[in-house]
Amino acid sequence: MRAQQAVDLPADAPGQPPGGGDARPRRDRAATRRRLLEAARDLFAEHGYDHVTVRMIAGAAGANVALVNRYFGSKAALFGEVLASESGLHAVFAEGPEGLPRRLAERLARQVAQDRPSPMIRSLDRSLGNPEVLPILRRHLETVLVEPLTALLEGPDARVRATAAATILLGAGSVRRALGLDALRESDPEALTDRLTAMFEAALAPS
Amino acid sequence: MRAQQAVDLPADAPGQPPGGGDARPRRDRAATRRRLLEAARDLFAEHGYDHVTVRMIAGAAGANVALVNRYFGSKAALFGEVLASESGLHAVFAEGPEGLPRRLAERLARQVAQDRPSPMIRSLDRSLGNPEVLPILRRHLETVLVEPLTALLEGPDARVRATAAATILLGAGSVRRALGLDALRESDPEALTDRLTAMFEAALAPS
DNA sequence: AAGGTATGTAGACGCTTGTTTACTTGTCAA
DNA sequence: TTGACAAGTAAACAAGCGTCTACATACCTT
Repeated sequence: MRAQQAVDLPADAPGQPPGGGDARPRRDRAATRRRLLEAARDLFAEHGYDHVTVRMIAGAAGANVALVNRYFGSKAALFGEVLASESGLHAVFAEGPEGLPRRLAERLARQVAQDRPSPMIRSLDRSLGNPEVLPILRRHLETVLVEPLTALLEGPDARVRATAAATILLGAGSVRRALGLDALRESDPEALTDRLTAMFEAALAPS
Repeated sequence: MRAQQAVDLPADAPGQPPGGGDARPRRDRAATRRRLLEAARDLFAEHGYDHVTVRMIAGAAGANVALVNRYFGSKAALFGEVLASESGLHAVFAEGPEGLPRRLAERLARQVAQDRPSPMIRSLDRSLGNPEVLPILRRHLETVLVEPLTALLEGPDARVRATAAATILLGAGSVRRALGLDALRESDPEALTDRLTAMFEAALAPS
């Protein structure tokens, strides 16, 4: 077993001489791997799969380019691992179907207010075009969004309703990217939450 | 080797003399330009900006790669011209605000049923990631979707409501791409239209 | 202290991209 | 018929990509 480093590194400069009396090993596979994963998570969320290069990831992590492939096999595999590390909407679903539309709306409205959509959504709406990552993305989306939501709804058309709700969630990502969120902030957060709640209710309602 | 040029041009506009066996000019700037534009429109809609190469466009149009830049200046400019050639939702908006949610829903449901979203939507949800085309895309979306819709709605929060509706439209594109539309076809077209109508009504309702 | 090995590095490989250049060839007016 | 000019072509350019290989170095065990 390897001693776990409890230190959460900030983005440190690679060639930096030891600043203080830090005796931490300068070579740490686990830490480097983690830095790469976190850098990839942030960059994919910001720019999408296609427009993030492995050199960008390595640079942000203060690591060598070759380590991306050494530790993750390939850029696509790294993307898959990033997705797998996302918790998704688990917390929202855990509370059951009661009040679900409002909880979804609140979550989305909060993200709008902060201009901080979930990494999953951000990665997604900027990575849709790539046929290489599409299966990874699809599987992830099914697992963390559609299937839990479908299970929560019950009934024959549960999947249709879940997909309709997914349309709003994914659409918000596209809107954020393509139009910006300024328009949505014209109304106050409460009014926006109410509107989104109504939209989710319409999407999730039994037919 | 020469003259392997694929000349599968259908009988097109330039006035063809009826009588003589005289062949139509094998060099036709306007026709070539149009073929390039149409090929680009279809390919961008199918694969998104990033994953369409100028060589794919030229190949599909039966033209030389260099002509893309000769006739349009650049790939990005060609993309802009493709967007500009789209009519968008003009017809839906022309009929006024009455019954607008249902008309939008019907249009969307029809596209779902046929698996043929509008070229604008298809291009859009697959081209979001590229910072080079984002301004072009944003401007187009504002012009053909948000602004007409906002004008139709009137009122202080018109823009918020228009953006909420855009969320559904754009989200449908993402869903189609990421999840496929099979789930949405579990319910019959009428039920789907009803559900979408309710969603658009919720999005467009005054606060 | 020494050496084996895991960790990190530098650089190049092969390929693809958008774009440009130099050239050939068809068309049409004179 | 002829020659100028437009239309189309082939090839190369520079840059960027993901990936891989050979090498250097820090660390841990002995």
